[in-house]
Amino acid sequence: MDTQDDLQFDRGEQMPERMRHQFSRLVGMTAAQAGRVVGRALGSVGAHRRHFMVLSALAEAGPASQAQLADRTGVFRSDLVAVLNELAEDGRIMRAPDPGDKRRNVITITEAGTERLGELDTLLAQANEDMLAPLSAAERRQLFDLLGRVNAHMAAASAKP
Amino acid sequence: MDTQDDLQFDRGEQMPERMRHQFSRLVGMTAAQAGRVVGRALGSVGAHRRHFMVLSALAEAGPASQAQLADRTGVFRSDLVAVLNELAEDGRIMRAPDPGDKRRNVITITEAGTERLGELDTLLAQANEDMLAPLSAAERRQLFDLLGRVNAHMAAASAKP
DNA sequence: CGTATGTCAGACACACTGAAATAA
DNA sequence: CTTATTTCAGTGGGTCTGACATAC
Repeated sequence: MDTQDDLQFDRGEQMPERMRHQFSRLVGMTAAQAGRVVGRALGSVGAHRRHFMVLSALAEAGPASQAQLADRTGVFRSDLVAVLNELAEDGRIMRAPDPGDKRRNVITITEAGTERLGELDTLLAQANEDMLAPLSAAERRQLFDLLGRVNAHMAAASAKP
Repeated sequence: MDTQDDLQFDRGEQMPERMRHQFSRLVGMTAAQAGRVVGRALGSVGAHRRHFMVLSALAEAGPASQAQLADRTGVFRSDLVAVLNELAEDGRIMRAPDPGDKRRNVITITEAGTERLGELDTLLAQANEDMLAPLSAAERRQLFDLLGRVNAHMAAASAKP
């Protein structure tokens, strides 16, 4: 029953020294685990990351076309279609043709959608609390700051090679 | 020219407020970009993350069976096969039947393999330097420490639910 | 005309599962 | 008979590309 025991977990002592110094490995493992945590949290109510992204983008920046939504959330135009279908099916958003530009749809969040967003919000707040439990408030700020700076630096670097 | 511009990059201002507070999102974006950086670096010499993992595991812990290698690297047994095929084809490892247990193969790193590992090592050192450029040495240690603690905490949490 | 939008169909790399064959 | 090892074949979720019809 050796069970190839769940990859992407810290295999502690037996992991090669060199790998432990690789930033991409550390941040990759952390991201993988964090992703599972929030995936489970959202999955427990039948939701998905992308639902949260779209709903929060709509709630914060108001109605938008699908192309705008794609830009704001980082979800591909092509993949947005399915997400909006699901959200519309459950009445969380409205998809109506734009009278001013007949190519576009105007996506609007509904009351059910705002309610759902609140639900996901508390769910994710709990998940964040769970994941960051071992860190103090100051350390969490530190972590966000450091990650944010590295992230911004890489984004800038890959924007102009 | 809208160009659906490369996902998983910081879209700075237009990203919903709520998302910016999600740890999984931040660490996920960072991991994605870091992954691309090292992917490109290794790809530039026709290598792959897994090659580095296997070679470093062999160099540091000595010859091993494929099952042992899988445990040490986190690469699945099933996927290891292809990786070892590639490495063997280029003469970086030797795959020989274990005389003491005829189910097993004994994987050994060759001189060409050690040489290759050195090459990848410097490549990755450069990549790490590039990615972490905006951080001081103390900040890099901080970041590794914080990520390591969060990581260990999540690994422990998902080990005993 | 060239360009933007919504949509669909699929490629692709990746973690991961299942099962077969062999040997312990 | 049960378990471990190597191997292959395939699933599934996720990112991403390409193309198409329609409208600007």
